[in-house]
Amino acid sequence: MPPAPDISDSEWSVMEALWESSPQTASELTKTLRPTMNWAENTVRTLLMRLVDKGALKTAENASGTRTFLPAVKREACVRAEGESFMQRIFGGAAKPLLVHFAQNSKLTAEEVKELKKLLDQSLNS
Amino acid sequence: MPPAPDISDSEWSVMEALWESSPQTASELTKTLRPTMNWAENTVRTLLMRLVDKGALKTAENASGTRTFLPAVKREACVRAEGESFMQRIFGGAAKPLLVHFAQNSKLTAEEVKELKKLLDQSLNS
DNA sequence: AAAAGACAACTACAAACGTAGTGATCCCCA
DNA sequence: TGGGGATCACTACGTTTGTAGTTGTCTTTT
Repeated sequence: MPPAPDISDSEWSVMEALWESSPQTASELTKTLRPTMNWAENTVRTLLMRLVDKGALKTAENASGTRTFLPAVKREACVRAEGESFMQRIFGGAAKPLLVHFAQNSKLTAEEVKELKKLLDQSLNS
Repeated sequence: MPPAPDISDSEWSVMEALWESSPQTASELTKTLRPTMNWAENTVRTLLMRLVDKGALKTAENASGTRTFLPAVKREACVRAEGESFMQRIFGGAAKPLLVHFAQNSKLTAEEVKELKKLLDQSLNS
């Protein structure tokens, strides 16, 4: 897996669809995305091209000889990269203030709080 | 305070400098930022203009009749907006997965973990 | 076989961004 | 009092992003 490339907003939606289910052809993707983003098929194709250029997607031929797209980078890696850069930008790279911010600005259920506390503990013994 | 406008990467550095200490003139800012970003003064001025246009900054005259810049929006509001949009983009708007991600991907000290757990508890009783 | 779609490759084009350069003023100092 | 620096207002220009349109070919369906 090459290093996670920069993925723009619109591009991210396409990636999500492919991480969710791949490979898909351009038109399948257009249909997949239609409910959320109301994009023309060419828009989807442009985004696909750009993502291939960036090395975020690979292509393959399917049985009927048409092109199909699939991720070339793992979602987790991209999430990490985006998260890293966000944390850098807004919180000067420090995790604690970030966690403080989101802990304070989110309404979590008691259940979720319990889980998170467990995770925090685990993050120490590892 | 108007709603937090969209602030780009480079612009954010300028905002940080002004949230840190304001008002400042363009040349003061250029000096303030020189160590980190090695920008020409005109670059800083352009960013300032754009931020004023966006309503993120206001201007005032100082004693010597030159212009001085200061935030028109609170840092906390901008952080919230950026955080909101990041969470939306990457975690579909859900706080828990975000917190899980950062909790797992950051090495925190025992001290920090303790603080965070306390915060989490407090976030329930409020 | 002609029309209708799918697919692909190019091209388009405006707004936002990053990063300045130019030219006009004005004020201070030697 | 003339030149140099500080300020300003404009302009510039390549890249990235969002969002398509155009054209040409291939295939599938009446």
